[in-house]
Amino acid sequence: MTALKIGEVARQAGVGVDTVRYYERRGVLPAAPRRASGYRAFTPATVERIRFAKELQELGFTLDEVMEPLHAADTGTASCASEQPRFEAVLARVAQKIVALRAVRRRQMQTLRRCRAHECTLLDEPLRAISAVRS
Amino acid sequence: MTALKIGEVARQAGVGVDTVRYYERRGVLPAAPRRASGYRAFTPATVERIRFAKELQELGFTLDEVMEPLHAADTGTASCASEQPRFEAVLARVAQKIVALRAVRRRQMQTLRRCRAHECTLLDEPLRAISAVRS
DNA sequence: CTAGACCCTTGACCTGGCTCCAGAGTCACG
DNA sequence: CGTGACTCTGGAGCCAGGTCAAGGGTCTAG
Repeated sequence: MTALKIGEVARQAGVGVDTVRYYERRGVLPAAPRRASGYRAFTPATVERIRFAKELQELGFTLDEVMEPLHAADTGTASCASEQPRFEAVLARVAQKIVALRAVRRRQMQTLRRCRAHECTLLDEPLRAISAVRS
Repeated sequence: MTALKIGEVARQAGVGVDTVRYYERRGVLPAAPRRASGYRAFTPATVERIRFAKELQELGFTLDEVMEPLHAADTGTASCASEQPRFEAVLARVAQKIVALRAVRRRQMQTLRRCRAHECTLLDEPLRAISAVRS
């Protein structure tokens, strides 16, 4: 019965108290039971739950995505095998984001090369046109 | 004298009319002169200015960053050479974002490998702990 | 002349994930 | 018993870059 207050949970999980309340509101955490005073009474396992959520967030999950394996765990149907496809989907999303950013960088580098070769197509000509707006 | 109305500018630049007004409010576009009716009267060069801004946005510039070379052009001090360092800074930011995402992906793949080898450290153990929260 | 397409302004709303505030109640130490 | 740290609620604010709506005025083709 080592019930924890919200500040203790937050401190142990490395987040702010507002974040804990926010997680409860969002459904990441189940609604905590209350003391007579109205204070939330958390179990120590809540700290693990928040850490788990943070871990997944750092791996690129949104809060909604984090909740899926958590709710699967809550209904007793979660396992490494059952969550693996979900995990792979998130990985694919991150990989796709990398591909898109690499395309951006490729375009940037090409523009920069032209710039250095005094063949600016992005900056010089458009800027001359834009300067003409003022006249 | 071929003054354009906002809808025409928006159509030619490939954005919404709300976006054109938003750009004016943000300072991406100078305040357009008005007809007697109050309608904005744009020059055709405005279309180029919006396209230029969109081009830079697609290269990873924020709107504030887009405005820097534009204002440099407005004061007649912009050139490929003068804007090159700014451009390189944005490129570096994009490159840094890629590095961070690759680190995320590396962690994800490692987790997935352990998962497949039945050595799950992310899912199985934390999920068991979380399931125990309900008791 | 009229219908309907266009334009004006102000201001609210959207996404995500918090973060902060005021005002009131509670707890723990000494 | 006091006082200072903690907790409660509801709601607002933040970031970017728009997007939408209401309620009105304007323009143009037929």
